[in-house]
Amino acid sequence: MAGLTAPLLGLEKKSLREQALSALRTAITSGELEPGRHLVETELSEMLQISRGTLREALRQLEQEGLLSAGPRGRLSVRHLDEKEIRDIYSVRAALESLAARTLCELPDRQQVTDSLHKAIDAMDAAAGGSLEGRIESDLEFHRTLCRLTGNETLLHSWESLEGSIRMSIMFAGLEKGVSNMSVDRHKDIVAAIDTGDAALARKTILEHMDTAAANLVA
Amino acid sequence: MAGLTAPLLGLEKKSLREQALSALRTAITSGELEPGRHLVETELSEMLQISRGTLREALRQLEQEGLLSAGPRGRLSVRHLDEKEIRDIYSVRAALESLAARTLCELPDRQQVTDSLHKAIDAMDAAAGGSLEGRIESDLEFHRTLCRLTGNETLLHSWESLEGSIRMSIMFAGLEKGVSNMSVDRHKDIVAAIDTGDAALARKTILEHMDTAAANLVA
DNA sequence: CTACTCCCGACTGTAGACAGTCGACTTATG
DNA sequence: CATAAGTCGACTGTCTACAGTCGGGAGTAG
Repeated sequence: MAGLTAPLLGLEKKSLREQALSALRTAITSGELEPGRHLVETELSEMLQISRGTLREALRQLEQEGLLSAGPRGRLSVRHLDEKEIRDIYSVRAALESLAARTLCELPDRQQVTDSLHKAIDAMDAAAGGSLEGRIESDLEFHRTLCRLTGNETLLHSWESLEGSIRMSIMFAGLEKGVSNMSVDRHKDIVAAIDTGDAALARKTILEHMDTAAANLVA
Repeated sequence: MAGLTAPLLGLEKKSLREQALSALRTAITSGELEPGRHLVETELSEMLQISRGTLREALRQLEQEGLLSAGPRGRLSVRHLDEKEIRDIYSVRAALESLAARTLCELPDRQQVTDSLHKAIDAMDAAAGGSLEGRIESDLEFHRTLCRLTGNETLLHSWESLEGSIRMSIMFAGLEKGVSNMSVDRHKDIVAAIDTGDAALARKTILEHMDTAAANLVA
């Protein structure tokens, strides 16, 4: 039954909380729930067909991810980003990813690392002709992989906490501006820098990449 | 009534969720809830005298802060840190705070910044002879101030998300080891570096500070 | 004595209901 | 007519109750 085990390994049993979390995150970062919009718990729980208690747990997490901002009396609304905040988000992102790049440079065996990164770039290549959403996804996947490969769970977690804000930044700036940051070549430069093992170079490459990206978004 | 307004500005109206959050965070970072300990919702809600729903919202946030880890079927337990994780946490912390230092160096008017930092150092001085807890608090307050002064809310938020893990690291290593990192002089060096406006120097000073701190903790 | 099965207790996932509070609209009053 | 008081509706904060699921111990067959 070797061939049968694969589809039998765990049925999709995500809790309603997690499902609600994904659904809301997508709705916000896609702009379906526009920035500034007031979120009413009773309304949302009815739309999602879940109880308020379950919903509130999900909202709490989105709040901490920076996708929602709390007003008086616990009123939640979709966060609105201005240009300074986008630059700030990208500063932090740059700091995290430059740490990732530096860390990867110091790894003894970088072969697997660059292999994985090249695969991620291939995925970007494949998505290059496709939808804007697909290109964004493959781009973010590349950068998430960068963090994951370090083996530093805290780093990965911090980056993922920022991911929602990054997506909002792209949406806020407009998807067209966002994808202009996703040139495959620029990402190859990053991998090449890591491949040399030169931590300072890798850091510099990432910082420049992020600087350009932020500049493009707020332009 | 000028003298009377101060105590009348807003009655302490923290929600039960926030109170529970503080109480649990303190209990965990103080070691009252030892690492690995299983947290049972019904038990905790009875101890804190709040409903499970309210408690769950607080637990969810602690989970995201990295103070709790989730087992199978949503069982939560107090996270246990090994030495690698402590180093990882301090790597991320170093990346964030070096960004803070760099940012502060680029500020046009650094006078207020260094003033605030000197005040924070004075507080450390005052606490130097006191309890271990007091010294830790004033140390963390210094570093939090460093992030706050940048005006980068995302940076501050990311740092605060890490704060719980930092406190756990100190507790895990033992408070005595922790306070050995809190020499007032070493912090004066940081402020001095920022004062020069030399971003590279400030960054280097912070990175070394964190490197030493992490090394002390896992020693 | 071993292994397998069944049942019970414990705990989390989820739902629904009640209570308190604030804003907006209405009404009374000078 | 303008201002202040009163009233209504909406929404969040909180609690209690119910359902589902897993782990472990008792019981039984081989």
